[in-house]
Parts: sequence; C-alpha cells; structure tokens
Amino acid sequence: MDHRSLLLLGLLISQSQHGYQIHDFIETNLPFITDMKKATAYAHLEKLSKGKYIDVSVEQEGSRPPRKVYSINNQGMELFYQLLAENLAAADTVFYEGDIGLMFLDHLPVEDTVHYLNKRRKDLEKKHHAVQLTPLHDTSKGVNIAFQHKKKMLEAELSFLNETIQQLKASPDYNKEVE
Amino acid sequence: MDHRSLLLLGLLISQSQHGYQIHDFIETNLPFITDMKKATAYAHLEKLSKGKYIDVSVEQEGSRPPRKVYSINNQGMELFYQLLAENLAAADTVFYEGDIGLMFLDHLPVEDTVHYLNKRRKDLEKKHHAVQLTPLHDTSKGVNIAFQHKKKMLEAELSFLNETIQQLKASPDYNKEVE
DNA sequence: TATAACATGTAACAAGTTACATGATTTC
DNA sequence: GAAATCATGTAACTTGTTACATGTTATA
Repeated sequence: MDHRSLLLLGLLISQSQHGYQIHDFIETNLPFITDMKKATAYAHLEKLSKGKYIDVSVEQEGSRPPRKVYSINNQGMELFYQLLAENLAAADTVFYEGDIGLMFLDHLPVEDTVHYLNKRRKDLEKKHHAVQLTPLHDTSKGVNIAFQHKKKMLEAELSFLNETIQQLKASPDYNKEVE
Repeated sequence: MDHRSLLLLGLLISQSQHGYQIHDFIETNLPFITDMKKATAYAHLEKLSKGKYIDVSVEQEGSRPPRKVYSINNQGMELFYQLLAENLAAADTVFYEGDIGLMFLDHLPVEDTVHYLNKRRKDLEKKHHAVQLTPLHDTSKGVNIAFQHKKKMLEAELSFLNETIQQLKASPDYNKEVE
C-alpha cells in the first residue's frame, strides 16, 4: 500500500506525468522492483489526488484521448518524505514461498528433489540474467543501489540453491545413475 | 494460495490435527516461514475438506469445544506431491518493498539516509537474531534447509545494508559531525 | 485493413485480514 | 472473579488483479 504511493509520488517529483505514462515507465524500467498493475496505479493516483497530495490538469493533443497530468504539490512532498523515512527505516519481513516446498523435501526421493531444484535454479538464473542486462540509463544513485540490492539477493538465492543441491547429491542415498 | 495448501497438507502428513492445533503450530514454530492467519487456515482446511483431499472426524473431550480432526487421504497425498513438485521447481519472484525507498534516497541529505538505514539495520539484526535462536526440535532435514535459507537471505540483506551504509558514509558530502 | 499503441476507467472477482460471536475451562 | 486458553466460525473490510468498455491514432 504505502510503498506504492511512495513510488508514484517519487516518480512525480522528477516530472509531472499522466497515469498511462507512469505505468508504462514502471512496466518497462522497473520490472524487478514492482509489478504494480495499471488499474492499481490509476486507483492510487486518484486517491492521492482526492487527498490533495497531487494536482491534476487535463491536457489534450488534437482529438487524442485526453490525459490527466498529475503534479506533486507541497502536501505531496511532505507525504513523500514521511513515507520515504518510514520505508528506509524499516526492514520489511519477507516470506519466501519456496521455503514451504523445502520444508517437505524429505517426502521425495533425493533424485526427484535434485531434479526439481535444478529447474528452480534454471528459473533463477534466467531472472538473474535479466537483472544483469537491465539498462541503467537512469544514473540516479538510489535507483542503482536498489538494483544492486536486487542483484545481490538473487545471487544469495543462487548460491544457496547451488550449495543445497550439492549437499543433497552428497547424501548417501543419492543414486548417481539418474544423471 | 497454493503454498498455503501445501503447508497444511504437509503438516497433516506427520499427524492428523485440528485447525486450532495446526495454526498454533505454525504460529509458534514457523513465524519465519509464514504468517498465515487463523481464519485463513480454517478456510483452507474447509476448502481442502470439501475438495475431498482431507477427511474430517469430530472429537470431543468432556464438555470442551468439539474439534474437527483432519486427516490427509490418498487424493490429498496426490495433491501434496503435485504442489510440492511445482513449489520446488519454481523460483518465485520476490519484490522487496524496501527497494522503493532506496530508489529515492537521492532526495535526502546523506546523513538522514544513513540515519534511517541504521534503523533498518537494527530492525534486521533483531530479525536475524530471532531466527538464530529458533529451536529446531524438529530434526527434519527439509525444515532445517528452509531455516538455513531464511538465515542466509537475512545475512545477505545485512551484508548489503552494511556495505551500502559504508558507501554512503564515504561520499564526499557526508558530514561526520552528526555522529 | 487489422492490430497495436494511446489513454482512462469500472465492475466483478480473488485472497487474505480484522474483528467479533460463542461458550467452556484453566489459570492468575 | 477476571483474563487467558481452547475451539470454531462468520461477516465486513482491504487490497489488488482481471477483464472489459470506450474511442482515437499510428503502424504493419
């Protein structure tokens, strides 16, 4: 909730924008930070606007669909700083759905577990690769740090997975024939 | 969704249990794996029961409130293996809310950012400490691995935070007087 | 000429949480 | 005698997603 408003406000600081534009920016540039959907972005912008945190002005080019251009105002800046402080100061609790599968790997033959975890690793490598390739045309220090964080966490996942797979393969009841 | 059913089914394999008991177990033993709420657990158990994946029998001790004891059946075991395979094979996409704050740290004086991130670090250290202290009376290999994963991810967070704070402190416009 | 991109919005749906209701028993 | 624990459940609410409706303009 809060972090979505923070994101929208933050993006409006660098320039006034309309909803479509903001969502488009998020989708093409920040797919590793959030997957906020269009309808959600529009709804939040309207809510921020109703709360007087952002101002609206309707623009229109020719007979193209009119666009609502949002600009952050003083109240919005105050809210931004408040949300930013809260966000920076708190370590959000992250739950990993994948941990639940791990909990029950005793119920499978080691070979099967290794087979599935190898798939997980491939999946992960693809994601890691994608983050690597992200163009950082935005040279903002902060955005860079956020990307570094994301990359580091993916690498931790990858290193954990590799260790775990090795460990399982080293177990006495692992049948090497299946490879 | 899926991972919640997987968890409940998995816990029912080791023993038949009633909802209160299962939720109690989760709350006291798995606070780092999930924070599934009571109402959610009950609802999922009822859904699994309606889907014929688990059987119910009502027990009652004296005049205490009756309890619905759930047992996993063959259909449930099949579902369990299917959900387990899917869970193990997929790397779930994790978004870190904290990344959004990081993105905008350019908008604050470095000293403020450092101050907030130090708070974040304390918060994180507390969480890391708590995981460290978790009693692993359950000696299941899988549960252990899941906990190791959680621990490793927290350590990656911590290491990232330390590096980032150091980096910020090393920036030319960081004023050491404030410490 | 079809379809993708531009631009906004709404209604239905999905999933989970909060808060409460009920009522017995054990503990402070 | 009050409060916590045991045991289940429901209704209202929150948040976000999916899918669609609308209509123009650029592109294939």
